[in-house]
Amino acid sequence: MKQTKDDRRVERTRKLLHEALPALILEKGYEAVTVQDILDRANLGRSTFYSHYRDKDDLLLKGFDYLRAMMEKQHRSVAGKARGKGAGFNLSLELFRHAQENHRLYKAMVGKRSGQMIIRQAHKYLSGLLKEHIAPLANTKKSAVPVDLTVDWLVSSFLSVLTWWLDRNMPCTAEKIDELFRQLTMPGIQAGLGFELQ
Amino acid sequence: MKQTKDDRRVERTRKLLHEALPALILEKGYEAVTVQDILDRANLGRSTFYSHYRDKDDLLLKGFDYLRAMMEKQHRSVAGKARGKGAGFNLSLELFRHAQENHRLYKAMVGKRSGQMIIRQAHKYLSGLLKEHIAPLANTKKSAVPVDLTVDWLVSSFLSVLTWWLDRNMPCTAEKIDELFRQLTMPGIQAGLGFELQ
Amino acid sequence: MKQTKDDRRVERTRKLLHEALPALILEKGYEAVTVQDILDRANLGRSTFYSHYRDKDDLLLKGFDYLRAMMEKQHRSVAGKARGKGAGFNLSLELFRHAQENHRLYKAMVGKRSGQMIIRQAHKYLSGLLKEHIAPLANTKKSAVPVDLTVDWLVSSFLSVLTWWLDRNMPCTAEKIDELFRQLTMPGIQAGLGFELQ
Amino acid sequence: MKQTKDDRRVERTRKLLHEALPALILEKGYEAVTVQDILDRANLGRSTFYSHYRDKDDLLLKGFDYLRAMMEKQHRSVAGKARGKGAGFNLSLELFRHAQENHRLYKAMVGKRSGQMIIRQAHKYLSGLLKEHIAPLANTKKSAVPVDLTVDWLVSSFLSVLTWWLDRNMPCTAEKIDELFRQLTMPGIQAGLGFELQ
DNA sequence: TCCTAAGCGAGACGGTACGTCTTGTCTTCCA
DNA sequence: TGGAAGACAAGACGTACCGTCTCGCTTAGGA
Repeated sequence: MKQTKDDRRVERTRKLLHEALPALILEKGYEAVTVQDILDRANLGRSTFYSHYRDKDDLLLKGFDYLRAMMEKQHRSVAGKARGKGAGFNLSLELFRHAQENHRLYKAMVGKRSGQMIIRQAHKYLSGLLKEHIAPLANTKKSAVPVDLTVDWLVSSFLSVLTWWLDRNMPCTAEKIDELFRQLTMPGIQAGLGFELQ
Repeated sequence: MKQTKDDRRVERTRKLLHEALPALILEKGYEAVTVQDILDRANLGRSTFYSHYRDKDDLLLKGFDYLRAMMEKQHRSVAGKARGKGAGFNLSLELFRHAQENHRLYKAMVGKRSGQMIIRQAHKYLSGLLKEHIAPLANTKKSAVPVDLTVDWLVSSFLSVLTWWLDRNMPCTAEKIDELFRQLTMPGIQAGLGFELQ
Repeated sequence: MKQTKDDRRVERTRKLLHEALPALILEKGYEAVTVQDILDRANLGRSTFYSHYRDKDDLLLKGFDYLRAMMEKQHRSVAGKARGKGAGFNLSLELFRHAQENHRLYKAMVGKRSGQMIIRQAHKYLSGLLKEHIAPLANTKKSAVPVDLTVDWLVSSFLSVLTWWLDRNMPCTAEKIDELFRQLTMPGIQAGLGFELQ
Repeated sequence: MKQTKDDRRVERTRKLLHEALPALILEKGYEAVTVQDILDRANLGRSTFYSHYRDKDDLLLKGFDYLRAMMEKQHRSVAGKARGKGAGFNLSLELFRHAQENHRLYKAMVGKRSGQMIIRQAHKYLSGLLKEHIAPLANTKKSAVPVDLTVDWLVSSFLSVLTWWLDRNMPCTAEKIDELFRQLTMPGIQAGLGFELQ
């Protein structure tokens, strides 16, 4: 409740930056975007940028964190209702929905023009998330595929489907693409980990 | 038949460059490698590099082409024997084997420290290869998943598994990792495209 | 007599600044001193500084003015007694004495680590002072050297001797260094301007 | 005889830089000159500048060295003829003449708009030069003024007269200004060091 | 007692210049 | 005469200061 003084300005500045970057990524791809480009777009000074973020990557990652936080908030409410029977796997649908709602941001983040680093970050984040859900379910007796391989593969699969969907401007509903994703991966999961989901 | 003098020099120069790059990629990752690094490693002058390759990406891609050509040669001989009954899918095993034989190169190319661009290139190349094999097999009636999505997903899956395998220094045989790959993906392929393979 | 309220605070603030600058100049030289350094030393906020002085130079010059005012006050009382017969030239002794009493300040101002600007300012000030004294005394018939050249030279000579004295931590009394200064310059003055001083 | 390849280009580049700087100093003073200004004037790239000089100061100092070398070459030939009878003191005339011949350069170097650093450098250089000439001549018995003080003072005097002369666009001949300089300083030298020159 | 105006701290901000780094071009040398 | 060497232009990078600014906090007369 204390500082409302500069905090609002800081908030505004960060918002400007976080809006400028995705727009520019969509225009010319992440690598080609210059710090100066971002500054010009956001109408900010050079030092201002560097007082908030270490570099372009930092800004991107912080943007990803923001996305993640937003998504997790939604997830928690959903998870609350469906807890108990492997509900974590509806994570994919939630993610597709969230991507649809923020598709401009997602396209910049994971689309064709994104940077490798953000993909890696997303991969890491999703892997961590998934590991919690999958690990306890793995029937180690029948399990034929190493869990971490399965997780890596599943995450890559998800990102692949998501990218396909976004780069084609979401030609179907989130529910439909999630169904397709599950059609492709669920059988493999069952076969690989040796258990039945749901 | 004329110039054998310079031709040998050119050959030597290119060889030096193609040896220097992967080594450096493994050391510090593709992005971090500088043209100057390559030059220093190969003991060459700046203009020499640019007279042979447009840029760092070009050198990498040309290296990939080399790998591809090598692989295709092997593939043709194998394909010749197995033509006729979906043999194209043994492509994965061939690739795993080829990766094992040239694992240092492959690690630089598709491993954790690779560049995004080479992945894209590999993706594009494998997609093209796969499309030929899968498209005619798709049972369009029962097919529930768009073919290009399936292809994208399958290629991503393959690269994901390959990367996992390489980054862990090939903890199992090529046959075994191929089996795992097929365990994970084949069921999805059947379910998605609505047909039986093999 | 109205505002004693803020006036004391203002006075205190300026004092802090005028104490901080010379100390810092002696530590790292004028050029290297940052406004932020001054602020930290004086425990003041950025805006406070700029509400009192235009910039670092302004602060330095104001400090010089302070020195000058102090010196002039002393000078007036002395000049009062000796008025009439070229007494202005004892100015040098007064200055040496004043420098001795405030040697820390003077070292920062005109010593090795000073700024060019303050030297110029001092030069300008002393030139003006001297011109009044010398001009009427110049025997234009016999005068061989332009008066303004003589003045420039004399001031430079004085500053040179003063700097030498201060940078060596005043290895002799003010009277002695003044004697040396006069030994070096008086003969030239007589020869140049064609008149006898005192 | 070996490298004529790039050496000529390097020479040309340095020449461009050494021409650009003095011109800019005369226009807006040393401090105000930006590396970018120099680059624009010389039509060179940023990195080119920094591959030749560490910074602006370095360029200036190197320019001074060039001047010094040029002057010393002339000096040697003159000194050869006049060796023996305190000829070193004609150094001043030589310097005035040299300054006249290169007055644009000198104005930038020691004039009103010069930098403090170059003055210091010049002072140091001339002091060293002078010390050799004066020290052995000092009659230590009668000498009343410390030699190093005398030297400092004499150099300052010289620079002061030189600056006066240059800033007024050399209103008299080199011989005349040297005569004035000697009128002002010689008597002091004799009185101070207790010996007769010439 | 409350009010109000000023001095002040804190520090965000737009700018400008720096010195470093890397890229791709271009000119010259040399075999 | 074509390959090699390396000087160069171009321009982005992240850092360091600058001088401006907007805020709230404090504090001391005056109401």
